[in-house]
Amino acid sequence: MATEQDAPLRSPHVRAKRQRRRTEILHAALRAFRQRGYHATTLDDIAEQLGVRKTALYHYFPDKEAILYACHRESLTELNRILTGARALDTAVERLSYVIREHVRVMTDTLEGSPLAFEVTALAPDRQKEIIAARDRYERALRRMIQGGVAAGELRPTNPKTAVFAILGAINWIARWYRPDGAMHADELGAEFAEHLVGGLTCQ
Amino acid sequence: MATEQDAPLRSPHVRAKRQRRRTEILHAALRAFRQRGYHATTLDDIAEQLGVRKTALYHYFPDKEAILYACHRESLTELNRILTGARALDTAVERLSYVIREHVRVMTDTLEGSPLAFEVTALAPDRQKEIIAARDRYERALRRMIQGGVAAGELRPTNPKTAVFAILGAINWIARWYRPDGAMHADELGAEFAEHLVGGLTCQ
DNA sequence: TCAAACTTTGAATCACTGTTCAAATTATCT
DNA sequence: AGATAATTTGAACAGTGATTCAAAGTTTGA
Repeated sequence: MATEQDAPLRSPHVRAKRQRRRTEILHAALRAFRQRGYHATTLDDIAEQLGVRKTALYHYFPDKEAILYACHRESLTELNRILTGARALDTAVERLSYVIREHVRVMTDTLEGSPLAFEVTALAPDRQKEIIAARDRYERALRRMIQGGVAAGELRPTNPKTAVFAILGAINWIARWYRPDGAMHADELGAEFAEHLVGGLTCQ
Repeated sequence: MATEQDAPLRSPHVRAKRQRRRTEILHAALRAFRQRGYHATTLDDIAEQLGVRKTALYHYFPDKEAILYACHRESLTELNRILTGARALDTAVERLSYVIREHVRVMTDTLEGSPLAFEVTALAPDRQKEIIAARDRYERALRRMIQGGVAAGELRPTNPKTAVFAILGAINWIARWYRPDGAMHADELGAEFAEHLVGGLTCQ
């Protein structure tokens, strides 16, 4: 725990270097968690990707759970970025399609991980509450998009809750089968998902 | 291991009783695996649900992995049943809707578990191969349904692979949020999912 | 170049959990 | 009721993997 909030480090350069390393660890963890899940991933797995012993990780994170927590945080930041981008668009269909495309992209490119797909139950109660709350905010935002679209006559009346679960389920599941070297390219995937998942909501 | 293939048990009654107990264990495991995942679930967790010590489980299964394997098997049987039912229907839309409704029902009612959602990587290589092959057969069957629908002019041209991933993702994700005591009732859920997920495929 | 700060390491510890096994308990069947 | 089979138990074991820590190695900055 001491490593986290230590006295100010000497120089900005050193501080930046440390930050870079933290990010490297985070991404290695992201990748591993995505593939094998949190519990099946050992600290050795993560360390090995970085060519380092697992004890080195403790210089950057107090424990394994903290790494998972950081993964969640980083992912949720990404999702909020997406929401902000979506708000600039005009129609509900555009907004929803954008969110789906971008969320898929986050799953495949940026984070090589799955924002909402990580096991939240492995977190300590406080952190769990925080992450779940943030996740709920995201889900609520999507629901409101759908409700808005229905109100505007763009979408046919649907249960927004179910619709959002279906959309997020489809997206989160990507973590289970997507492999960067596979035949399916990320961009098309997002576009097709958007078409398919929004298509089921539009008025005939 | 000896417990599995033992000499014939004395009476049909005893045999049946043993089978019932096996099923009880299986369902307790299914429930636990669904909620916490395989690795986070301990044998104590499973045993506790049955009011028994974990060592009792070894009388029915040789080890933890065997329980997971049995879960997979049982689930896949259920999916095959669904496919058979679907084949009796006339149109691709009907068949797909049926599969989605029934698969959702399996997720919520029957098995209180998630056929394809269990970690397959925890299985030994042979078993893993077997389960993956069965899962692939199911996915291929769904893809063919979609392709048939496209060929018949019922569905608009789509990448069947992506579409099936989206559908199965939405369904499998149910395991992560669905709680039997929640507000959402299973039947409606299936119907809404079918409408939403098939709606995105139909011709306008 | 050298001392101080930073990073990584190897060895040791600790807790957890899957597994074994012999003994105790309970159910079955005549 | 009593012999036998079936089931459950508690205690012990073993392996894994997270965590601690002091020491070694490396980088930084004057």
